[in-house]
Amino acid sequence: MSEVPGLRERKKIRTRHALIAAALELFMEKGYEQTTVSEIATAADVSTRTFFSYFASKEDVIFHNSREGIERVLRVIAEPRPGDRAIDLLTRAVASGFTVLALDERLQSEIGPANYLVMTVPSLRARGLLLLFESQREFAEALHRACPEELSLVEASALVGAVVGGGKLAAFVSMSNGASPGEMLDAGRRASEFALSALRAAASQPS
Amino acid sequence: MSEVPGLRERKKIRTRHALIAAALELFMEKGYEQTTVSEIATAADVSTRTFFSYFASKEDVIFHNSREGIERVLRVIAEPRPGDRAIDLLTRAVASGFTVLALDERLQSEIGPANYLVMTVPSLRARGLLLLFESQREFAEALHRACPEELSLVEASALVGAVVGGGKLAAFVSMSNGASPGEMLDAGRRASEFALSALRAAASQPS
DNA sequence: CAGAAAACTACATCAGATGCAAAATTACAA
DNA sequence: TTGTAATTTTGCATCTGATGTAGTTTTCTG
Repeated sequence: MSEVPGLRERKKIRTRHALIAAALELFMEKGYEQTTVSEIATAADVSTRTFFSYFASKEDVIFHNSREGIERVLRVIAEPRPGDRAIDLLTRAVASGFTVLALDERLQSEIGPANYLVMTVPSLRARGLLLLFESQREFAEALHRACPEELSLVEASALVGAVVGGGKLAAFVSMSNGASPGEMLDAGRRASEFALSALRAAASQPS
Repeated sequence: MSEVPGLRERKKIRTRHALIAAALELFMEKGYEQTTVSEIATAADVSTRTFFSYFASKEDVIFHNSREGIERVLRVIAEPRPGDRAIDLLTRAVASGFTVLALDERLQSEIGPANYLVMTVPSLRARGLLLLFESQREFAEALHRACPEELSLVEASALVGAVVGGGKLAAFVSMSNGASPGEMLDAGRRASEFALSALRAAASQPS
């Protein structure tokens, strides 16, 4: 393990970062739609065609690191502790999810602009919603796998959807109303935890 | 009122319908991505350029009637009955929303294919999610307006997001697992109502 | 250093989308 | 009915994102 990456690998990482940095800078400076892929490539000193061998689309530059956080949450769900019920797993998953976001928040250089762009550019927002939606399906599947007797897949989806959906909308609306990134995260966390506690109570007191 | 629409207006309606019908038929026959706008226009006997004066994009053909249902739900929220609390409004909004969907379901000719396409084509799914997300923001705002003292805008968003998010994911996962359109709607409705009842209980018993 | 593998580049091409000005159609009033 | 104004349709040019391909350059390995 931990092989020293060769020159080839190092160069790839470097141009990848150069592309991301150039893209974010141009997007913030002159707007997402107003920036062409060709300009990004030129700024990163590669050909336009090479851009598309690093990113499948212009949008993908913004979401290149979204997998990480999703998989951290998936791991939490997939590794239940003895005695965990579904709602306990979800609670820890939410906590870990928001911790990831809060940490990333410090990487102002990347996540800050990316966040702003997703919030303001419709096509990026649509893409982000799709990504989050597909990851919710994974969360639900993982939750069902972890507690196959307690929850059907559809029931797990109902839980995940409610918790994520509440947090997402609250966070977004909060930021639209001028909240800082920190306040936005807080609003989202509180909304998710509120839904969580309501669902926990409902689960333990079947009507 | 009820002016007889002139020839100009009638023709516009006719070509609009022709475009929608041609598009759906082609999409179902040879796939969404495999169908070009030019083919749709030709099938509807207009020029390609004219297509874009009826629809802003190829995707829009699928979502041309999405506003209707949204506004019906908005009306329910905006017209509270005496004694209604936020959760009561939301309950009726959910009921009316699913009624709309269930009725539309009968228009097999249009909503059926459109639904199938949104479920299977990623770019359409992203667009649908964006549309639903923006409408949730409207729902939350309407709910806040209807009960300004009971709920802040962010709190209203948390409620709406949880109810819609749960229903949406449950419905989608259910359909992915091979459910019929009717079963899918049922799964969504049950999930939304479950979230609703949990939130109602949580609201009446503050921890 | 030579040959293999991988990455980069230029070029061609296609589909979606937009602006624009000319041509066709519809509406309306004399 | 006919002439004119308003509106729609159309063809054309153009731009951008995206993909396939073939040839060149760079890196790796023995």
